[in-house]
Amino acid sequence: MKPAFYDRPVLEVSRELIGCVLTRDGCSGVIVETEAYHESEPASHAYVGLTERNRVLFGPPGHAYVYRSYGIHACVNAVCEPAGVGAAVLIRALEPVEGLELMRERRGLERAQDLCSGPGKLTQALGIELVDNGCDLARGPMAITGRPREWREVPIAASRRIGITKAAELEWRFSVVGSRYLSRPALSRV
DNA sequence: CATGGGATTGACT
DNA sequence: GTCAATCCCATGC
Repeated sequence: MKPAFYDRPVLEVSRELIGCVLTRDGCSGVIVETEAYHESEPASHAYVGLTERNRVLFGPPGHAYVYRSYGIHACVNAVCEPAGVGAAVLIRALEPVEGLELMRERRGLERAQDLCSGPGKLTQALGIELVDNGCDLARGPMAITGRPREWREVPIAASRRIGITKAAELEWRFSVVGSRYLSRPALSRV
């Protein structure tokens, strides 16, 4: 998707990335779960202001912000809003589409619903690492493309973000209602 | 330069 | 349900 798609309020982009396709090399999946983060709230890595770690968050929209979580996993975000504003959408789960055999190999697991059902799982399945930090999502090797026709009208739930302690009351998580590929089911409203 | 804390996962009780 | 693994980097001395 073009940079203009990401150059908007992060909550809009977070909702609209549901149903879009994340691809890296031969592996791809439909985005079924996202979370929005913004410099104005303390759960965001951008909250503390510009640092070496979060530099990409403040850069131009449409790029990937990849960070290491708990020393073990990589997580991938799409940077949003104008350059200078720290905001991004965390990609939390995919429904696998292409390259399932390679994903199974990387994950050491068989069931399709275990391959990309979490932010650290999907990066492992697609081979995303810290070297992908800052990559342009319009060009690849890692890219996000528009919604296939059958994903344009899926029902979307908003609920609380997962795994945070600060600003936990905000319902800034979006997920496909009833999807079997989520990191966790959505509890609250549609 | 030393320390501490995660936007998680998988194994185990 | 609990809990440890493990590394980058922000912060503070």
